[in-house]
Amino acid sequence: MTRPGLTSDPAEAEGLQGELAPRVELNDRLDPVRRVAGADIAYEIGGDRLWAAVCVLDATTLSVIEVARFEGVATFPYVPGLLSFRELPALLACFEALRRPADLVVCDGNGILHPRRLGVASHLGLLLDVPAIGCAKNQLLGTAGSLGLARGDHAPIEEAGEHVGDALRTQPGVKPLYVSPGHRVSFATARAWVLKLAPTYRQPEVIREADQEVRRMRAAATGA
DNA sequence: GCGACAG
DNA sequence: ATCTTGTCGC
Repeated sequence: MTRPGLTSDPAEAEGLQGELAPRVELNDRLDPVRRVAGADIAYEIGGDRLWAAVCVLDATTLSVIEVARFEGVATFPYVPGLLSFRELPALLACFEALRRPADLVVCDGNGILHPRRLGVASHLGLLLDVPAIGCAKNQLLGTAGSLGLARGDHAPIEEAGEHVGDALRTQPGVKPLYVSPGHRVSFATARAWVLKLAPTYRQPEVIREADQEVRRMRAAATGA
């Protein structure tokens, strides 16, 4: 009943992450990027329904090319460190509905900036064998060096003596984003793409589009 | 033991 | 994640 690389049993999740994490690739292995996808999910307030969307943008114009949607129910609880088990079933359904695959995926969450180096972006990238980047709004763990206030300034985030991601300022004087490689992407490439995808706002356009889409879906299904 | 903890 | 839009302030 469960896809390979996933489990609906929280007790098995950590062990699975331990098996998958060694397969994550931190070197650049991507084709020319034309289609960049952003994925996000919105949850029902007093229930377990959820709405997921993947928005594919033209990497050059940042205009929306395709959108895939999925409406379902949350079957896994939110546990820090196990987010991918809660969100991947819905996100994978969206990616399978795309007419053409994305060349690069940006997830709302972390890549290897994770206790077992397998955040949602790494887990997704591995299961779909697609280049992926983790882009979180809050720092899950580690210690970040100080960074300047200019757009593009960044500082490494380390944990247990390892470089696991970077704090990246996408807009002057605004709180940084926490970027980390998901799969098949290096630290520098991950930062470069997030910066390129966020020319105007703090968050990359692909994530903003996906976020707006899932909110519209929830509003339409709920009301208000 | 205590606190922290992506979305 | 979610309650919530415009508004006050640097």
